[in-house]
Parts: sequence; structure tokens; C-alpha cells
Amino acid sequence: MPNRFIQRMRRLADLTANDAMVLASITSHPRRYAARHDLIREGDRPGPMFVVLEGWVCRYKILPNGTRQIMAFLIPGDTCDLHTSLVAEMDHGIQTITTATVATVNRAEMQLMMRDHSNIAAAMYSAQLINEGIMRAWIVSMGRRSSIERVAHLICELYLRARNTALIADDKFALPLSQAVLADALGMTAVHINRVLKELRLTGAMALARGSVTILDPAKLIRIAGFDENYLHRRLRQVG
Amino acid sequence: MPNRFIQRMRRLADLTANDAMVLASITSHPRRYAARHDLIREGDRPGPMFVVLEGWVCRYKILPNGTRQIMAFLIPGDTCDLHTSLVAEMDHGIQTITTATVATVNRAEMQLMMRDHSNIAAAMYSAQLINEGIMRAWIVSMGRRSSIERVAHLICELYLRARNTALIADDKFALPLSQAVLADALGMTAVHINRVLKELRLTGAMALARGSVTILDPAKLIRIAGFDENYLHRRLRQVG
DNA sequence: CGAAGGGTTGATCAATTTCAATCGCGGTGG
DNA sequence: CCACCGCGATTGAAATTGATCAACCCTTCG
Repeated sequence: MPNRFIQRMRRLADLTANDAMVLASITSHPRRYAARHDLIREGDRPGPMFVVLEGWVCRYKILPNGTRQIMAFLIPGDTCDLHTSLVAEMDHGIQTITTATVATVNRAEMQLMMRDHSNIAAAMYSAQLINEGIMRAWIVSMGRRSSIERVAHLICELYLRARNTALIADDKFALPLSQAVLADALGMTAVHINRVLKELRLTGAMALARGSVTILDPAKLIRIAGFDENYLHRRLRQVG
Repeated sequence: MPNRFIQRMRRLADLTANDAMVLASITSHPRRYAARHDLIREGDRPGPMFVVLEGWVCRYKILPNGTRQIMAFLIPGDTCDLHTSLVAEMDHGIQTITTATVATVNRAEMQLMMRDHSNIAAAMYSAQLINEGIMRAWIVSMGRRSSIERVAHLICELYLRARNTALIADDKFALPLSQAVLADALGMTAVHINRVLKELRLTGAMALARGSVTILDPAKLIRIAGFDENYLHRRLRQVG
């Protein structure tokens, strides 16, 4: 069975059997990492591209005052930035959240592959595009949404992304994020996250418990979040 | 004299005389727009790529509750997203802030140019990379920086970007952004921006008045912002 | 069994928004 | 030339949101 990465790429462009084989080949020697393992740290010289096959990974930055901000979650099928190795030094770190299986693809391999397989290149660009949309959505969330809206919005995003990666079927899905991690992603405190989750539970929109989320009332959750169905969904539709 | 866009591309990659001519050619019929003119609106089908030659432009989104969030400022030399036309519909709008001179380049022209001029393609990718770094920095700011840090950080960013576009020479530079616009970019209220600016003035780090900023004590401003010299600066160094 | 890491809750504190006025300046019409 | 208008800037006071501090609980795991 093709790995998550291949499945993802397939959704983003039409791949030939050969394309798929190449993708399988470059991700055929993944490594397993423990939770909270830094794949690369801020200040390091950018290394290879990472391809997440299993588990959750994040981009993050530690600020001078000691707080942490998570800038992105990477789920199975996601890759780290295409362009990452053009810069002199990493301006942020990449760390596993759960134990994770990650393949590394060095820059040269990568470039050859993209040169010789235009479908793969197209799929990678589409993935990149979606990531940018996600980043913009995060900026909007952080800037103008209340804490409850922000939490709801993130859950919507992660739910759809997970579903589009075929990680889930029904309205319950695994979300192996501690409240502290959610807090660092949403720019709030763990204590406050806790209260917001309680509030969301009380509205009946969703319930988060020990590593999994249940979406009880999708319409309500979307309404709370002010979630624009459109920004992930149609995109994946249209491209896939 | 080459326009701002060409100057910018030159900093990002080595361009041949021919490359420069091509860039000049595709931006040779810019249009002038009044302030607050929507180049494209949320929900529209993505149009051509925009190249800002003069003036300030922003990406923004209006939320259900009526508030606005600005996700990016585009200054002379900046382009809108490369990939923008791969998606079915815009998830945000692009609007002029000041009167602005903007060239449009349609998708087909764009693709041909990038195919036939690898240096231009390389420069465009580098620009893209820098934009992503900026987006990540915004996420960090919104999530984990206090309001005064956030304002200081944005000023640092804009100062460096403007300087790297040769828009300024000394420590005073034009910043044609009303406090309301700053507020929409930083996720705060105009009232609060006003107080923060006063506070920054009192620290002696910088002063903003009627459309221009004076950086009085760069070291102090950087310290307040927790600004990582590295993320825009070295990058431009290294690539340029 | 004991320790550690999450999760939960209450009380208090601080930052930011909201509401409401006032101010100042550039432009406009009389 | 001057009164008037309107927008952006500024200020004060009250209201709200979210952070901080401090326990305590529960489950897992060695």
C-alpha cells in the first residue's frame, strides 16, 4: 500500500505509475523518532527536506522571553518547505510531537525529481500553495478571532486536513495534542485553552478528550469558528 | 532606470541583460490605482499576478464579525503569490493602501517567462521564500509578542524591507499607514496602537508621525521587538 | 508506591477593548 | 478669507478578555 505521502501527492496531481515509484523510492528509508525530538533546530543550517509518513510534527520558535510559538502542524503526507535550503540558517525549529516516522530527501535528489517529473513538481507546488493558505488563516485567527473561535477554527482545519489525508472516516478523530501544545499553537495559555475546551463542550459543538476529538455538531462548530469551508476544501477538490 | 521590480529581482538572483529586458517588458504597462482600490476581492476567481511598482498594497480579509485582518503588506518590487491562480477562488482580497502603480502579468506570460528564464524563476522563488518567512514571523508576533513588541517588530520588518528595496537611505522612512491600518495588520485596535506608539516614542526608540517613521535608537527598537536580524537580512545578503 | 505529566479549577491580576469625547488639520464651499 | 466638515489622532474611564499564580486531581508508568 502506498504511504501517506504518495496518497497525498496523488490527490494533488495525476501521477503516473513511474511517478509513484519514484516517490516510494525516495521515502523508502524513513526513520522513526521519539516524541519531542528536534529534526532540526533554529540556527542550524537547513538540511534535507522532511516527509512525514506517520505521526505529528510541528514547526516552532522559542522567543527571548522563553515562550514558544508553533507555526504549523505537519501531519502524515506533509513535507517541510520546498525552499528551505535556500536560506543560510533556519529561523525556526522542526520537532516531532508524537513518535513519528519521517523520511528525509536531500536537496539534490529533490531537485532532480522535480525536474524530471513535472507531475510531482506540480503536486509539490499545490501542497505549498495550500500551506500558504493555512498560514494566512492562522494570521487571521490570531489577529481577529476570540479564543473560542480560534480553537474551533483550528479544530476545523485539522479535521479537514486529516480527513483529506484519509486519516479519519467519521466525526471522531485522533488529535494527539496536549493542551500545552494547542496553547503554543494558538498563542494562549494552557489554562485558558482548558477553559475554552470546556466551553466548547458545553455548547455541544465538540468534545476533546485524551487524544481524540469528537465533532458533535459540525454546523455549530463551523459557525463558531467562522470557518470558511472554502479555503482548504474547495482547493483540495479543485486540484485533486 | 529599471523599475522597483527589476531592482528587486536583481538583488535576488543574477539576471542577464535579456532577463532584465523581459522583466521590463512585462511590467511596461502598469496602471495607476487610487488608494483603497480593490485589485481583487475575496471570492473572485484568481486573476493575473500583480507587481507593485509604486505605493503600498495589502492582502486582507474581512471576518463575519466585520473586523478586518491584514495578512501582508506589499511594497514596491513585491509581487502577489506565484501560485495564486491555481485555486478556484480567492480566500482574501488585495487592496491598495495608497495610490499605487501596479502591473499585471497574466498566468500564461508568467509561466513562459519562468520556463525560459531560469534566473528569473530562481529570483521569484527566493522572493516567495522570503514571504513565507515573513508570514511565519507574523504568526509568531501575533501569538507570543506583547503589543509593544509587535508594533516594534513590524516596524523593524518594514524598515528592513524598505531599505532592501532602496526605498530609504537614512533612519527616517515613509510609512503611509494610518493607525487603523496598523491595527488591522497587528490584530489590535486603533486606540491601543495609538497608546503603544506613544509608549514607543517615550522610550526613545522610534517616533511615528504623519506618514513617516523615525528610528531614533535602532538597537533599542530591535531589543524591544526581539527582532531576529537574521530572518530577512541574512537571507537577502546570502541570496543577493 | 511514588513521581511526573496532564488536566481542571478558583481567585486575582494585567493587558486590551470598548465606549465616548475631544482635538487638529487639510480641504471645501460660501 | 473664513466657517464648516470629516477623518485620523488622542485621551480618559469602564468593561472584558485572557494571563498568572496556586492548588489539586487523575492516570500512567517505573
